Amino acid sequence: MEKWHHKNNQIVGDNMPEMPEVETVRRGLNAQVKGCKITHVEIRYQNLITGDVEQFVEFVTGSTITNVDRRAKFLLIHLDNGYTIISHLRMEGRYRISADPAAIDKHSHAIFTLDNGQKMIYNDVRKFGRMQLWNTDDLDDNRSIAKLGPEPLSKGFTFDKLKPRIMRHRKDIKTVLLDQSVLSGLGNIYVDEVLWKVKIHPETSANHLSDKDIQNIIEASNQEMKAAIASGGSTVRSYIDATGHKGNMQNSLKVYGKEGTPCPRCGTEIEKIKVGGRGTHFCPKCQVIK
DNA sequence: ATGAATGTTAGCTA
DNA sequence: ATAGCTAACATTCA
Repeated sequence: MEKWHHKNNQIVGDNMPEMPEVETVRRGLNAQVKGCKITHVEIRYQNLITGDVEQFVEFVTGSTITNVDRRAKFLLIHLDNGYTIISHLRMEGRYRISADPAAIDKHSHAIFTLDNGQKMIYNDVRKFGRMQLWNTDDLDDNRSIAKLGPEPLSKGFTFDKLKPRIMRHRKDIKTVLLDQSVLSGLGNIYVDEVLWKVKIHPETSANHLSDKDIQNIIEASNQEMKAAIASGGSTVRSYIDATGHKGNMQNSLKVYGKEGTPCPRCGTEIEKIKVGGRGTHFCPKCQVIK
C-alpha cells in the first residue's frame, strides 16, 4: 500500500467496492466536491472513458458538480450542464481529493482540477473502471443502468418482484445473486455473508429455493447492506474513507476470507470453493444443498 | 518462478 | 432468453 498519511491527501475511494463501499465513496465525494467547478480535465488512460474522450473532456470542463448520487455500484456525478458522469469503480477504482502533486501517480487515469485548488483524482491499478457521460434526464436509457435489478434498501426490493426474477434461473444461487440484472448491489463478499446467514448452500439451484428462502435472502440482504454502510464498508485489504479512517465491516464478516476458521454458528471449519468462477466461502454444515 | 488469485462488468458464443 | 466463458489489467501470493 502507498502512504496515505499525506496531509492534504484525502482518500474518497477504496479498491474493490461493493455497494456499501460505493455508498461511502458517494458520501465522501458529496462532502468534498459538491458545488465545486471543474476547471480542467485530463484523461491519461483513454479506455477509461466509454465513448468519445474529447467530447467527455469538452463537456465536463467548466461544469459544476451539483450532487453525487448512486445506483447500485454506479456513481452518478451530476453536473450543472444537464450531463452526468456515470462512474463505475469495478475492482480497484478509487477517488482521491488532494492538492498535493504527489497524490498523482502512474495509476492516476483521470484528473479533475477543481476551482478550490484541489484535484479530484481517479486512480485504478487494474484499469477496469469506466466513466461515461450521459444526459441526466435520460439516465434510465443507459444500457448499464437500465438493466439493473432492484437493490437492497430500495422500495422495489420486495418478495413479489424478486421471486420471479430469481426463480427463472437454474444456475447456482450465488451466481444469480451476483447477477446485477436480477438484483443489484450485492458483490462477492456480501453474497457469501448473506447465504451463510440464511443457511443456503451457494451451489443450490436458484429455482429450488422456497418462498421462505427468498424472503430470508431479502431480509438478510437488507440487514447486511445496512450494517455495511453504517460501518463504512469492509476493509479486507486496504481501506480509508474520506476522513482518513478505515471501514469496520470486515470485523463483522462471518465467512468471507475465513476459510479454515470455525463457523461462528456451529464451529465447523469454513470452506472455500469456486462457484461461477468466484472464490466462495461457506459452512459445509450450516449450508447444505437440500 | 510460473500460475492462480483479487469487493466487476460487458460481450461474445451456443 | 439463458448459461457459460473470456477479456479488460496489475499486483501479490503459493
